[in-house]
Amino acid sequence: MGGTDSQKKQSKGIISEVILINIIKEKIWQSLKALKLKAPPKSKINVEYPKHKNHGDYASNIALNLAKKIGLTPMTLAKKLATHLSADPLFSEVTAAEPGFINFHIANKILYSTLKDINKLGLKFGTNYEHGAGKRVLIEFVSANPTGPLNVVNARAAAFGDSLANILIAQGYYVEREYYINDAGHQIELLVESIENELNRLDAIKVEELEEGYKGEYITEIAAHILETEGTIIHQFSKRDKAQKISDLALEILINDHKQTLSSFKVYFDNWISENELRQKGSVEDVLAFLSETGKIYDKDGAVWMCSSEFGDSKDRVIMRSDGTVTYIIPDLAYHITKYKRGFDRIIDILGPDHHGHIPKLKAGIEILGYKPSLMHFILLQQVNILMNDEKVKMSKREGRLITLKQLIDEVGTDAARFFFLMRKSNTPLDFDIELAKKRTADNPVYYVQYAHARIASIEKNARSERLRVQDFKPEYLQRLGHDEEFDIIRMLMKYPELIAHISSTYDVNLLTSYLIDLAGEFHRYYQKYKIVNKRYKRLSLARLFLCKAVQTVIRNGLALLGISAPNKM
RNA sequence: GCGCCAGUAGCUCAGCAGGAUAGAGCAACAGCCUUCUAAGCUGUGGGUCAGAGGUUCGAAUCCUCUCUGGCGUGCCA
Repeated sequence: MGGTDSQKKQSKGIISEVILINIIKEKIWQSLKALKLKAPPKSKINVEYPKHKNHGDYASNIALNLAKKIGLTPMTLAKKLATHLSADPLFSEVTAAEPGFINFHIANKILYSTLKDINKLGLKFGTNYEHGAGKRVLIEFVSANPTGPLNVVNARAAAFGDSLANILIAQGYYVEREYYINDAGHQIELLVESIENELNRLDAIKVEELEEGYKGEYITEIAAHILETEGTIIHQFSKRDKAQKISDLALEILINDHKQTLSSFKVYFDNWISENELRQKGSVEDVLAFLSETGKIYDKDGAVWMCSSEFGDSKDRVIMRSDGTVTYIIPDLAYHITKYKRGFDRIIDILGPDHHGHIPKLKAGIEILGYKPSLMHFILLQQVNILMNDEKVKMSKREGRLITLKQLIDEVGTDAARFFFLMRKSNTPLDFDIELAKKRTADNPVYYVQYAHARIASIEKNARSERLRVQDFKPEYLQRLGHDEEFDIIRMLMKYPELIAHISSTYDVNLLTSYLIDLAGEFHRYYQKYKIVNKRYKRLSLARLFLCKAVQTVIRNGLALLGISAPNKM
């Protein structure tokens, strides 16, 4: 499993999306040239959304930034540029405003044609394959230890990583989703011990109390499963064979469980990489050998250390313990080297809150080994607090007290869970309110957004029964759209491709959830105020239906990037 | 001690690629269904953007320090 889902979705076609903000930058640049003024590099030209409506649809501070160098006052420069730019048919009006802003009002004609573009592009609206230009990106996420069920932080990582991958793919990156299975090391020994202990208990053999074993029902379940398939003969195996057998079976069960749970969370991986296999290929020895060639390691207190402090880490780190075993940084470095060797242009690691101390070590190691740490992008997810009846649920993995992803999906469903995980910025802690996520009311943002989509489907159904047919629509009807609310909606739709492009470089997936909530709000308000379908005004109705269709397209596309369904009926 | 992340309305948070009057939702109160799904909408109140300096024409946004909270920090991964 894992398959090639993401490859299939990655179109080879190149579509150049209309990203208005870039066009405006270009026009400013040309304008400076035409006026024989010294133009800065295009990347330095700043165009943004003004906060206040009367400041236009877009605004630039270029005159404020440039005035000094050119030797004009900001206002004079702004006026010059505004006059020159107002000739452009893209704008209905370009004005200069104190202290030197240039405000752009997009011409209605352009707004109407945006609507046409959206409905023509459909599923492709919001994609911009030129942005990523086929650059290869590896995203590693979840990578949970196979020592227990997936927890809520794993769930947050799953939702975040998968959606980010979708967004990068929409921007023309070639993305591989990867899951690293930590199926080796001390934790696995602990797991085996815990299960063995449970096996003994089930067979009424005397048991020792383990100091730091894993607890929880799943341990008992795995033990019971092993007894069922292997029989009591397992007790007669040699200690080593028995441990191996338990380890093989337990890992198979746990990893399959992870795969199944992720699949019901609509998250699929292209690659599953096993730490154990890497180790068996001798990569640990290879890394040690490479490190030793660099001369950046030394012996102290019976252990072997890496000079990570010379490479940005706060201190040197132990890489081999006094008992001769390696610390986890070594296999981890071995794993990351494979990422470099596979030739990715960008390597993204999505990590849980307990891993941030890990980043400097890893970066230092990568640099010592001669690879460019700048290719690596780390995204740290902060912890997830589960709220039930306004109280934080205390969780502990070792004690077996935790909310699993599976339980979360059963309780609130995949759609709501994914949406909730994507509402907050990745580097802030997230309170997940189970009661709220279960609610089917306006308080619950995921239903609010989905409802807007369903409502439009319902309006279309109604239109069909009123004999308003899409094929009767003519572009000139769009001129009947003239209310502020209608233009506001179109302006908002126009920003969608810019938003997706922005997220693909900042990784702020939460901006998409808030955008969708805002868009749904604009639509619900519009719906409440104006009747969409009205037999007496056929052309107006068709124009409004066309607008609704565009809203529906954007909501559906946005939800698809988040991995959330867009129902036609609720 | 050191490092990372955060501190914005009563609560949960947006905004932070420097910009022109700091935004939502919840909670509170007052309204809207013979008309396309009331899972919706309208209105009212509420803020020294933790504090102090600095950079700038301009700072919630960038820099420094202080305070508060979470997490991590030489042989767990």
